[in-house]
Amino acid sequence: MEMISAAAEDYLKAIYKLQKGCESVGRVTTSLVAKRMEVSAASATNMIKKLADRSLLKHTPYRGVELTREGERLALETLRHHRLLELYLSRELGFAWDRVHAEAERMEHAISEEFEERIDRALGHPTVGAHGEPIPTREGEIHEPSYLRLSELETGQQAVIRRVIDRSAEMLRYLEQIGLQLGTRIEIGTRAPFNGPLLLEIEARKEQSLGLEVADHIFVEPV
Amino acid sequence: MEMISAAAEDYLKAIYKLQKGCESVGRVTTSLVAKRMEVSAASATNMIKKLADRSLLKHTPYRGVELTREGERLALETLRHHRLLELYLSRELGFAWDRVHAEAERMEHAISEEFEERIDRALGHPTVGAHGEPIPTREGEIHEPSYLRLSELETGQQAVIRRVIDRSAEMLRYLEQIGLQLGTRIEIGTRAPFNGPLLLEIEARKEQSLGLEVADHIFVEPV
DNA sequence: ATTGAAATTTAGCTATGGCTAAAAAAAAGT
DNA sequence: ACTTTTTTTTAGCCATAGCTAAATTTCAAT
Repeated sequence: MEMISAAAEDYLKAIYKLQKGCESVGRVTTSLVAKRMEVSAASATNMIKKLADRSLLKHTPYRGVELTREGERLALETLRHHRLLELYLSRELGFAWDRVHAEAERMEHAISEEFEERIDRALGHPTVGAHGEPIPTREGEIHEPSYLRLSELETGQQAVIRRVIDRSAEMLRYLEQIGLQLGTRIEIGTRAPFNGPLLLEIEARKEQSLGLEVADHIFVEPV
Repeated sequence: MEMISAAAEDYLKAIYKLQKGCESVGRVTTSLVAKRMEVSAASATNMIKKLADRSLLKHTPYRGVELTREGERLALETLRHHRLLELYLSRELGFAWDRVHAEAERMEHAISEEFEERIDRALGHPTVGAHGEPIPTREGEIHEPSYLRLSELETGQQAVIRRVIDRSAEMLRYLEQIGLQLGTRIEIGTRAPFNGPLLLEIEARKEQSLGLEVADHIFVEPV
């Protein structure tokens, strides 16, 4: 149980997300990490070497990086802190959603396991965040169901909204305003040609047209 | 509005407390700072120079240190964070009192002004912490009334308990158990000779003998 | 297969904030 | 007044985590 720095935690979290998000791409490269962390490639190499020395990831030089089980555990612990904090800040302290991320980003490194447990309890042991982000368990497990993008559905398909990926408050406000939130049931009407907007039927009541860019950020579970 | 590091904030806070606490002693020396921060004297000198460069304190080499108004403002801001956090952790999240200090010590550097405002509001804009520690205002003011130590009172004097200085949970539990808390009215009965215990009358009802060591940590307002 | 471009790593710098050991100044004892 | 002791500062080191520039490796294109 050696000490781990806030910077190292941030790298592990970033690498974890890249591993998940970019399964298609395959390897998590130094440049990807550098870009995500907003540091130079040299700095990323530097930290990657340190993390490899501590067996938190496996580094194949010039090839890429892969978290070990222990690295993943630490990444998930930080992610759990982050997501519980986001939810707590929003739900219990009334933070606006576009404020929550930056605050949690700083606080996640400062809180104890006891703090984590107490806000977890105060929130009723949530399993997902306000926009459907899965919250890792205390044991370092995470359930990431493989939802589909709303933009990938065919005409006539029905689905339930399960996750919205966006930090921009405008988009979130927009979705709320047109009646799209977690759990909302929708059916695809038509898809306009040339990557035009989708026509949705929301909760079998309202029709709504939705641009593809927005639809790309919404994940659904087909029914 | 330059950035200030967590370490610098900790030094400013420590120096502020030394200035207040050791008025009797007079100057705040490098060795006092080093002792309080649990670092070597060389490290303290080092940081003191940096703080002096930023005009957060005035350093007279070999003589001692004095906060500038700006240094004091920053110290009080950190102290406000600390005390609001302590109260929030205890009152809203159910932390035990002997857990609260360490947690606040880490978190105080990570929270934003918005977080500060929101927990301040959730707590009903408190002016003192759970044991009477004054909480600096947002504007950097602090009201530290000059209370007396319970151990300094004369027989027959009446007073109200205004502050308890102790981090040890045992002493706090003991005081609670014998019915001494903030606002409790007491009257000095007799003082046993040779620095023996005080005999107190609590709320004009109960008699209680109290060791001098404990009485030294209790501050009262005479009536 | 070779060359040119892109990605990655190495080398060597910076700043922060610790440390010890040595030098210098102040305080205390004779 | 002059030592001796204590306090403080300086000098020089370490680790973290960033940076740029240069070297190296890989990839892509001819």
